[in-house]
Amino acid sequence: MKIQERSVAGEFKIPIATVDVALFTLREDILQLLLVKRELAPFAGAYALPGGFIHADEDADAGAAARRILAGKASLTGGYFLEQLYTFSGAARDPRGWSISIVYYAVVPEAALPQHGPWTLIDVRAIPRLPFDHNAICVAALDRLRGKGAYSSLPAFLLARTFTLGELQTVYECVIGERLDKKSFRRKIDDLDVVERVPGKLRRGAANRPAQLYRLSARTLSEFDRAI
Amino acid sequence: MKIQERSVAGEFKIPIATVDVALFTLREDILQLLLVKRELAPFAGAYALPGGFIHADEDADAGAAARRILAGKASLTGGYFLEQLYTFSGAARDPRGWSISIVYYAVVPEAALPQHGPWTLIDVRAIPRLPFDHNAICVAALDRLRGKGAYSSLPAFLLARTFTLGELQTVYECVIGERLDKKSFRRKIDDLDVVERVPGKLRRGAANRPAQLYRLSARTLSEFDRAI
DNA sequence: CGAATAGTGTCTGTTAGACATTATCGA
DNA sequence: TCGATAATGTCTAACAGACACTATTCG
Repeated sequence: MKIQERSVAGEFKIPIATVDVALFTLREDILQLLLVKRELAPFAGAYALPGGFIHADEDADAGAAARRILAGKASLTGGYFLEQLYTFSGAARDPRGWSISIVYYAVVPEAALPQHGPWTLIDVRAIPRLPFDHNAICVAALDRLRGKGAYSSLPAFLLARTFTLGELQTVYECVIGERLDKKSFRRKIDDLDVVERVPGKLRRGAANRPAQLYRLSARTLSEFDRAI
Repeated sequence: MKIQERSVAGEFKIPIATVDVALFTLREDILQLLLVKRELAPFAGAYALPGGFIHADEDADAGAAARRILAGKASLTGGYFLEQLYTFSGAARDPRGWSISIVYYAVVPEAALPQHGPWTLIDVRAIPRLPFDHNAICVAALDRLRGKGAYSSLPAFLLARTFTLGELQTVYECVIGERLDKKSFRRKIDDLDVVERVPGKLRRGAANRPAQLYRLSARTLSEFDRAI
């Protein structure tokens, strides 16, 4: 693939501009990262973070490009949590030349992903060697996920639309990687005001007391870029 | 200024890639933002955040471009705190077309800036209307500064190399905008382990008990991109 | 009933805020 | 001595962790 060059006022070479996404989900209580098989050079055939060029004629901004890329490469539609992580740049990170990657991270319930496709989910504790600087990106994304998991509503976006407080505690534990005390957890969730009871709805069927169902509060949903 | 266009594999238009910097300092206990007078179109003659194109042939990455821009537009040399804030992008933010601005924010002591030049310092509580989306950038930068001020060592970078705990408390108060209790503040600073005594050094001269001088700990300095 | 999870009560050590007290200088 | 700021002591109310206890279901 030959790269033609553009100049502004004939002076400067302009970098390549791409968007990459680190998408996290939860499968069997293990945090997973989405990788897709690259179709084009460089690194064709290798698994990497989903990414692509910004399309100036169709993307409103970089976040829209990220959603377009996830729709195309992981068939992800509907609303979901997506937030900008960091912008990686430099001459060394892409063999095609000086490049910019505006990196987003997404947090979705497993049910939001179709069953099959040219992608794979891998355990975040065993991320293989990836092309470009994608390993550094994954480290940064996991740091952010774990950091925000400790004090925000982020882990709740791994769950379906309604959930019990027990399930909510489990996803928090999976994200931050340690066990939590039940009473303390419920106190904190109550203080943060991120969830609300679904009146009259209970999770029944298990051999135990039925559990109250909750959903994210309107305030939490509006805080993030996620449709209901 | 005419913009020529580049394509990758002849397919896509590539956005303009720039770097902008929100530089904060403290003058007379008031937080200040640096603005520079634009020399070129668009908005020539207006005050705006210092910024410029990435020079793929001389900048190692976007952070290096930010430092080059600050050296050129504000004569800022030596080490100082600089961190990436956010990347703003889209078709609407720059009249020249679809653009990316990788935005950094800097925190420097007033003494690091030369006395005069084609720039100005303005009170962050009275930021005028700025070109591009620079007002939105300023809001985001102030949010970050105040947010990190509450729990990190960031405000300490507004001070000279050595300082008293009283001076340190004052800059924290200026950044987060509220008075702090002396004992609680010292307890927190002690816990965070961000400063260390300069042995034997005291600030004398005032009509009161001399104050122990402190400096940022080696750990704090290495945490950030600041030379000594 | 027993197993399992939901949900709440309560104790206790830690901590943050408020404020008082002592220390040490210059004038 | 007074005025100012440094530096530290102490009391208390709020809070977080630990853990026990009750509630409710299925089989």
